[in-house]
Amino acid sequence: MMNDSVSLYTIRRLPLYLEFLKELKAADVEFTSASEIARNLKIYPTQVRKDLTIAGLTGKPRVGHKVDESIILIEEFLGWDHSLNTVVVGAGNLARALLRYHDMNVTGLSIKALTDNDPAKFGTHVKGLKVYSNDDLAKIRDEFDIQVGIIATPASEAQNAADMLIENKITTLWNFTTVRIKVPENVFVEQTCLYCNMAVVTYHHNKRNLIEYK
Amino acid sequence: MMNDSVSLYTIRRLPLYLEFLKELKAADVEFTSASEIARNLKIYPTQVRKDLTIAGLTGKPRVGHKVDESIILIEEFLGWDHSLNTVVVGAGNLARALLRYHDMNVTGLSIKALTDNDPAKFGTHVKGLKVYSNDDLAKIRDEFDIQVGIIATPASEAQNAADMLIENKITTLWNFTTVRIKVPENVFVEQTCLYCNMAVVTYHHNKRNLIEYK
DNA sequence: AAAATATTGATATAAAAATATTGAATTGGA
DNA sequence: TCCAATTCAATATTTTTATATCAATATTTT
Repeated sequence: MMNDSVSLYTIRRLPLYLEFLKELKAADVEFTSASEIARNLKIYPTQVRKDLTIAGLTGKPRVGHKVDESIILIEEFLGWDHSLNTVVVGAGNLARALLRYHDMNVTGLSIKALTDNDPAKFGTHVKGLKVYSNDDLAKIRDEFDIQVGIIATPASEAQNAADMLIENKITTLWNFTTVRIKVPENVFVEQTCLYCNMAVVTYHHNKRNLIEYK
Repeated sequence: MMNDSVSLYTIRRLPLYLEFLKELKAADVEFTSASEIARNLKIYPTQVRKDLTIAGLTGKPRVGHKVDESIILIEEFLGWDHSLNTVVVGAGNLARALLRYHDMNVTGLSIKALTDNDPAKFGTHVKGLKVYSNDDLAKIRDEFDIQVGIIATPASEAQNAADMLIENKITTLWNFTTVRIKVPENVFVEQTCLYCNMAVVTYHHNKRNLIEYK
């Protein structure tokens, strides 16, 4: 809990453990072990044990970890016991898709509003949320106490979107565009690059299937 | 090109270099250096150089790399000089968002069809693509010569979707659900876990803002 | 009650990735 | 023509991450 720097790898694995724990809870399983989690996710038990320790979980030898307690502890650790008010800049299909992840929208983040630079969209609603002008960011921020900004614009507008968010003191950003936006020291950016993942897919497929494409 | 195992990290960085190179090309810049790329992406020059070498690029001292040639070589390396025919299982908002990534749909992957298990959707069209029944997978595969399957179903149906794809000899999968699907040795799965990325966002925000939430 | 077993959690080792160093190559200018 | 600056590319080092080992402990079985 007070550890200085927790590895990103650990943080990214915790939601996977959480998912499995919730499955177990749904099946009324009371205890599980790091070994069982590891078996399920096909990773090493020691890895799981370390991660769980970092998240503050403790288990009993031969018994393992209490499922429901573990869920609560991991959620607390990740900050999923409450939601951060979030604005999405760019009201296109990606925004729509993100809103669809309704679970995400109750644990961790809570998307409160969308903004766009297309006047035709101003005032329209997407999944019950109003689309504002980018220029209204300051107003939106105050009204909804926005803490996180998601950048879901076309790549060409990503940097501009980031600048506007930062100007409005929204300094935790989640950027879905391919562009590596430039931000001051105090701003945190999580980059989710779908193209980068696609590269892994195409590279591997082509490597396995060394066919000549004309 | 013939190197046995290329790091996933390298593969995931290459699209970022590519993006920057394309920016340069658009600005009619003829040459760039690993150092310049590194500066732009805020990573280390040596890292960039190693990655470029792995992708088969060569540069001249004091001059750097030819922009247009580099673009072609990276695209070839990633297999983005041609497209893999792709089916998306699950015709919801995520599918819609993926189709929106139209660039992705011409370089690397080419989404040819969608399937769903909701009969109400059968025969409808999403962005010009027809939605089929999951049961039609064999037919779709033959008709479009499908090579890649994207899993964009609700989490509960992910394993089933994977099983169906594999049954139909589609063995390169891109799974967008939180679930870690179980597959035989010969099947490749790229996992894109949005929740895992969200965890990084919420963890970091909460760590910085150590406020008590009631 | 003792032995066997499964598990935690701490520590140690191995593997992989990131970063630093170095020398050779190329260019532009003094 | 030589010198300074820049860059590549190979190699070395450091750091980080993943995996293995082991003692302690709780539980079940004999």
